[in-house]
Amino acid sequence: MLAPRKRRKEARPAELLEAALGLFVEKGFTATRLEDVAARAGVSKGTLYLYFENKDALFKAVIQEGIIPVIAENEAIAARHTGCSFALLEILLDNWWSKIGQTAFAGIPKLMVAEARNFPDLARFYYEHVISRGRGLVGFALRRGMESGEFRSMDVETTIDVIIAPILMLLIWRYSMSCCQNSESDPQLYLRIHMDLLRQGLRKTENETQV
Amino acid sequence: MLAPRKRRKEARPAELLEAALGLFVEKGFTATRLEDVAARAGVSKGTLYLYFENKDALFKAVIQEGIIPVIAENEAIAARHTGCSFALLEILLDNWWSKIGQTAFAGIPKLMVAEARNFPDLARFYYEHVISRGRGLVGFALRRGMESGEFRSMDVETTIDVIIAPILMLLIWRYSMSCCQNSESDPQLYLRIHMDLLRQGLRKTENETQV
Amino acid sequence: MLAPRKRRKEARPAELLEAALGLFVEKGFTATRLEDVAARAGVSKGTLYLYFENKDALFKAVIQEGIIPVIAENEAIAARHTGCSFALLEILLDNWWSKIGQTAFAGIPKLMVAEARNFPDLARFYYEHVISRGRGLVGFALRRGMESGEFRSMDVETTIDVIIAPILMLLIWRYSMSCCQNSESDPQLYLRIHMDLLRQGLRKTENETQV
Amino acid sequence: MLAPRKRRKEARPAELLEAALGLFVEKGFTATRLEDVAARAGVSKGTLYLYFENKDALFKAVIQEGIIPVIAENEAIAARHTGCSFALLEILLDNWWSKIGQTAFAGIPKLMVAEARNFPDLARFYYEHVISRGRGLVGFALRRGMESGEFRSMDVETTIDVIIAPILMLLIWRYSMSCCQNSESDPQLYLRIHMDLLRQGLRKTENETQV
DNA sequence: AATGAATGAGGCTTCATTCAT
DNA sequence: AATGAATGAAGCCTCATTCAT
Repeated sequence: MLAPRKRRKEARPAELLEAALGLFVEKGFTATRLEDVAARAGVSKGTLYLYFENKDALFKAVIQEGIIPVIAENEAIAARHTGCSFALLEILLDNWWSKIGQTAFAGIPKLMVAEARNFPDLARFYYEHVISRGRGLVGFALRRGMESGEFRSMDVETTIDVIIAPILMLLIWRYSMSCCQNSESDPQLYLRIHMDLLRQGLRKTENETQV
Repeated sequence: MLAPRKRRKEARPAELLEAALGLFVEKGFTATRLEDVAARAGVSKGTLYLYFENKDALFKAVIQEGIIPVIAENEAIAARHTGCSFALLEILLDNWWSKIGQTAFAGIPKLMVAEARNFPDLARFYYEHVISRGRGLVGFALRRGMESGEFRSMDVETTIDVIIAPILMLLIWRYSMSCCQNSESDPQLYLRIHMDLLRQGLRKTENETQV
Repeated sequence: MLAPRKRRKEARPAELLEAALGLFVEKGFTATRLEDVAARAGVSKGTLYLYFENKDALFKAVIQEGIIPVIAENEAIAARHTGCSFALLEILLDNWWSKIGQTAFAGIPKLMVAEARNFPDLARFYYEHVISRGRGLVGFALRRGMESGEFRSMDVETTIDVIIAPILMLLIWRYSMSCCQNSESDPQLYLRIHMDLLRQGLRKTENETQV
Repeated sequence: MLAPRKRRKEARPAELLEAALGLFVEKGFTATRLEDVAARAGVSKGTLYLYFENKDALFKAVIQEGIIPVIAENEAIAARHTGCSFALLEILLDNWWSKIGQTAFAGIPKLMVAEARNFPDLARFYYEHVISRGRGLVGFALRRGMESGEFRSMDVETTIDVIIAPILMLLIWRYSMSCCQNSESDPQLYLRIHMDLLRQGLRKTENETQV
C-alpha cells in the first residue's frame, strides 16, 4: 500500500477531472471558474496549471476520460446478442441508462451540445469516439431487425437519429430547462413510452409500404 | 417618401433584433457582445440601449418577436382543426418547420439549452411563453386522438416530451455537432421517419394494452 | 397679456433652473441627469443646451440666481435695527429661516459644501456673494453687542463661525444623513435651543475673563 | 526578517485603505476611481479586489478601521470618568480632535454629507456605527450633568445636535469652502470659543426657566 | 427655437493566467 | 510539486454632449 502522500499526487489529475466535470455540467464551460474547480478538488488555483495547460485542455480531458468505456461495453453486448433485435435495443438502452444516465456523466451531452461550436476539434473527437460508435450500435440492431423481418425497412442512418434523439433530450433537458418545470418528470416512464412507441412503430405489418 | 432619419428610427428595433438573433445563435448568449450586435446593425453601442433596457431584455425581445407569433398561429390552427388528430400533428409540425426550422430562429432551442442554467430568468421566460404553450399544442392533439379512439391511451404529459424530443434534437444538432458529420443529413427525411414511427406507434390496435 | 407661447419661451430658463435646483439638491450634482432636469422642466434634453452651455454652467446659474436677494434684505434689517443686539440676531435668523430654511433653497448649503472642491470658481462666487455677506451680518450684531456691553468680548471672526455652524448644519443634515434617523427632529426646537445657549453663552457676566 | 513578498501581503490592506481614504476625501466617493486607489497603493486594479469585495466594502473598511476605534475609545473614557460633566465633554472633544480632526479622517464627515443621499447603504452604516454612538456619548455627558445639577434641563436629543454641529462644520468647512478664505482660521481658537459658549450656556443659573 | 436619436468615453467588476516563493 | 498574490484584458452599462431635422 502506497503512502498517502504518494497516493494523493497520483490521484490529483483524476480528482481535478471529477471536480471539473461536476462544475462544467452544473454551470457550463464559460461560467465555471477555475478557482472553484481547484477548490472543489482541494488544491490551489496554481496547482491546476501543473496538470492542465489551460481551461480548454481541462475541458477536453474531462470529455475524453469520461464516457468511452461504456460504449465499448455495449459493443461487446451487441456482438454476442442472440435474441430478437428489439430486445437488443432495450438491453443497450438499459445498460447505457445505468452507466451514463444515472451518473455524473449524464451531464456530458448537454455540455457537448452547448460547447461544440467553440471546441470544433473536441467536437470531432467526441463525434468519432462516442457518437459515431453509439450510432453504430443502434444501426447494428436496426439492420439486424430489418434483415430478419422483425422491423420494416427504413432509411437506417436517419432512423438512428430519430431513435437516439429522445434519449439524448432526456439528459439534455435534465441539465437545462428542467429547473423551470414544477412537476418532476419520471425518466423511467419517459423511456418506457419511447420504447413502446418504437416497438409498435418499427414493427413490420401486413400492408407494408416502403419508406 | 419618408426622411431617412425617420425611416431608420422605425427600422432600428427590427434591425437590432435580427443582428442579435444572428449573434446569439452563432456564439451563445454570454459570448455575444452587445457592441458586436450594435455593429452588425450598423449603430453604436449606446444606441442599442435606446431600444432595449439591457442584454436580457434584448434576448426576450428576440423570442417575443420571433417565436411567440408562431406558437400563437399554431394555437389558432389547432382550435379550428376538424380532421383526424394525427393530421393535426402533421400540420402543426409543417408550420413550425417552415416558420422556425427553416429560419434563423432554428438556433434558439440550442441556445436556450446551453444557457438555461446560467440565466434562470430567461429560461423561465422561454419556458412559460414557448415550451409550455408548445407542449400544450401537442397535448391537445394527443388527448383529442385518444378521446376519439384514434390513438391508444398513454400518459399524455410524458408522451408529449417523447414526441417533441426528436424535433428539438434536429435543431439542436444542427447548431452543435452537425459540423462533424461528413454526410449532410436530410431534415425532411428525418421528420418524415419521425412522423412515420409515430403514426404507427400511436395508433390504437386490436389487442390494446393500457400503458 | 402675452401669448402663452411667448410667455413659455421667456420662462424657460427659470423653469429649467427650478428643475435643476430640485434635482441637484435631491441627488447631488454628479448624480443628477440632465435628461431628468429637462423632463422635470417639461422640455427635451436638447433644449437645455440652448440655454446653458453645459452641466457646469447650469449648476453655476442655479447657485447664482438662488440666494442673494435674501442676504440683501437682511442687510437692510440690520442697518435700521435699534433694539438690543441679541434681538437682532434673532430677527435675522427668523427671516433667514422663513426665506431660505423653509424653501427649496434650503438645499443649497449642502450642495455647495459637496461640490465646492469641484467648482473652485463657483465656490469663490458663493463665498463672496453669500457667505462673506452673511458672516458680515452676524459680525455686525456681535460687535454691536460687545461695544454696548451686552456681550462679553470674544474673537469676532471665529465666534461668527461658531454661531453660524449649527444653522448650516441643520440644513446640511436635512439633505444628507436625515434619511437614517427614525425620529423626526424638530427644527424649531433645534433653533430655539441654539439661541438659548447663545443668549446665556454670549452674555457678559460679573467676573468676566477675557478670551 | 520576513520575505518581501510576505511583508507586502500583510501590509496591503492598510496601504489600500490609506490610499482610499486619501482619494475619497479628496474627490468624493463617486469621483474616486478604484484604479486610482490601486495605483496610489502601488498595485493594479485587480489586486484591490483580493482584499475588498467592492467599492462599498472598501469605504466601509475605511470607516471601520479609522473612525470606529476612536468612538470605542471615547466610550471607554466616558464610562470611567469621575470628574464634572463639562470636563468630560472637553476630554472627549480633545481626544476626537487629536485622533480624527488632525488626521486624514477629518475629511470623512464632508464625504458622508456629500454622498449620503446617493448611497443610503453607506449612510446607514455610518449613522449606526459612528453618528449614533457619537451622539450617545454627548448625550451621556449631558444627562449626567443635568442629573447632578451642573447643567440646566434641556431637551437632550436636540441639544446633542446643537453641540455637535459646530464641531462637524469645522471639518466640513475645511474640506469644502475653506479654499476661498484668505485668512486661515484657527481651529484651536474655534473649538475653545465653542466650548466657552457652551460652558456658560449649559450652566444652571439661579433663576432657571425650563426649556 | 425645439427635438430626440445617436454617439462613445469611462468606471466597476470578473477571472484566466503568470510567477515569485 | 504546490501556493496564492498579482495582473490586466474584456464586457456591461450610463450619460453628457452633438447634430440633423
